[in-house]
Amino acid sequence: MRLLRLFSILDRLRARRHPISAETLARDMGVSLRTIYRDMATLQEMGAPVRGEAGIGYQIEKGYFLPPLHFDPDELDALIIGTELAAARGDQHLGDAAERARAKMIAVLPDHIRDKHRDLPLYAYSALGKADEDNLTFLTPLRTALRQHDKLMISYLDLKDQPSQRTVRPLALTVFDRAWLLTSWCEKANDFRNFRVDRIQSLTTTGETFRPEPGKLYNDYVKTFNPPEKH
Amino acid sequence: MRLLRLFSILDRLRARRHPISAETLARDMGVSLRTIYRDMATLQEMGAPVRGEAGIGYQIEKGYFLPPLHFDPDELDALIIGTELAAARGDQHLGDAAERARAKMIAVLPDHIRDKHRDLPLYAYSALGKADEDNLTFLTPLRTALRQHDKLMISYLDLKDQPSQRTVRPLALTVFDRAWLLTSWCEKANDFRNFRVDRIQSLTTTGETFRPEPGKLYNDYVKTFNPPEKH
DNA sequence: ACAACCCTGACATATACTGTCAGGGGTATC
DNA sequence: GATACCCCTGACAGTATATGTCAGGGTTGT
Repeated sequence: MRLLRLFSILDRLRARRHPISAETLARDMGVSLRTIYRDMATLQEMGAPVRGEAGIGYQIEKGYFLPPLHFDPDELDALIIGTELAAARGDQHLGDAAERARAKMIAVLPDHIRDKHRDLPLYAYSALGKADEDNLTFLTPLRTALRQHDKLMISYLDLKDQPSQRTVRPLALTVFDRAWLLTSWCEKANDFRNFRVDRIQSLTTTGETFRPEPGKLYNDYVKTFNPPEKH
Repeated sequence: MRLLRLFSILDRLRARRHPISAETLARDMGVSLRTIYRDMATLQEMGAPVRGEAGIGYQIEKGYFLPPLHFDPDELDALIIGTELAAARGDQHLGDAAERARAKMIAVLPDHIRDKHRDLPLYAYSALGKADEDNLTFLTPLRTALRQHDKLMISYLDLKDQPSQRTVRPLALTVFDRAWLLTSWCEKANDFRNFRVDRIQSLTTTGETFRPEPGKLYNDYVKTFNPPEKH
């Protein structure tokens, strides 16, 4: 739907403070360059304050068309640190998304608050599980599968370097201090199993989706602990 | 152009207090009844709070302001993980703020997106620097001081257990894998200094605030690295 | 029961959108 | 003043989308 793409473009432009090239937008939206130019023309016809400059890219006047949303200083700190941490502990994909999300939230702040808190000096860095970017190769596919309730086939190398093949229902992803963990219902074991994301060797969707079944939910997994944890 | 008609419909609904029938809209817009129904469905998909009631007509919640803040699935993942991480790595105060912030953002989502993503199974846990809650005692006062540019007096125990007293200008807080670090301009050393938050023994505000000075900014600190880092 | 609505599906037609190809021209940097 | 990046436009064919028409079903309020 074109309409959604137009809004999406506006979101992108709002999110970044720096100009974006039409080519980047085209790639991200999965359409041709020509289409982006047409979209921009349409947005301008609609009165959106977007401008394109040769050699630079597209930009939008900030504050356009957004409902104000108020965050107090503590909440802002939490959001900044949170998105920093997500970027530090996630893969490139999640990091980019975190940046966009943060920019969006900053953009909806009332002007006086935004100006005061635009560049909060709060940062996060992580070396754990980040040294080798490749060990998070499957993070994005796993997030997707989690959303869609896709059954997955994975080949896994456990901590004793024993390989195995399993069909699993992904139930949750948790980031611990040293690794991302996939909690799942393993059809081979007919029980809950955790897998370190960085030790998954390959991953394919079976094409099947599953429906959450009582007894095989993340909540059921959590209940197996005593005392029960926070989630 | 359909897009303009959709906006036009929203304008009509906003303008009137009383409900408008689809037939009226169809006549005014010069399209068929069926098209209006399809348009309304599209508007609702986009998250516009328009509702149609049999025997009445269409109405819109007043004060509505299109489009609402929209997060794509990746951005939502990043926000959830981010707030989880902030809660996992911060103190109680920051964790609570993270939770509130997340709730606020979820609240502004269009219904159909919110329902789908209300309980994303993405979690974060940390044992690092959390075992002893007390070692983050000064995180919240430091965040406050950072915002307000307060000069601080701290007594510090360095990694060799050497105690010292310093007057510092807090410049940034960074969460690393094993600790929170306060980057500051130390007036004693007349240079930049980093302090582990968990090794600060006491902290008092001097009552003075400072104005950011060229050469004593976080950006200047970052420049002392080669190559310069991300921030 | 009735009138006045909202809402949905099916299907053929018209319209708008899209990618591709082929240009023109501006801006920043060295 | 070359070069690398950009924005921008026209034309055209193929495809996706939107639309009107027809034919229903269902809810609300009187």
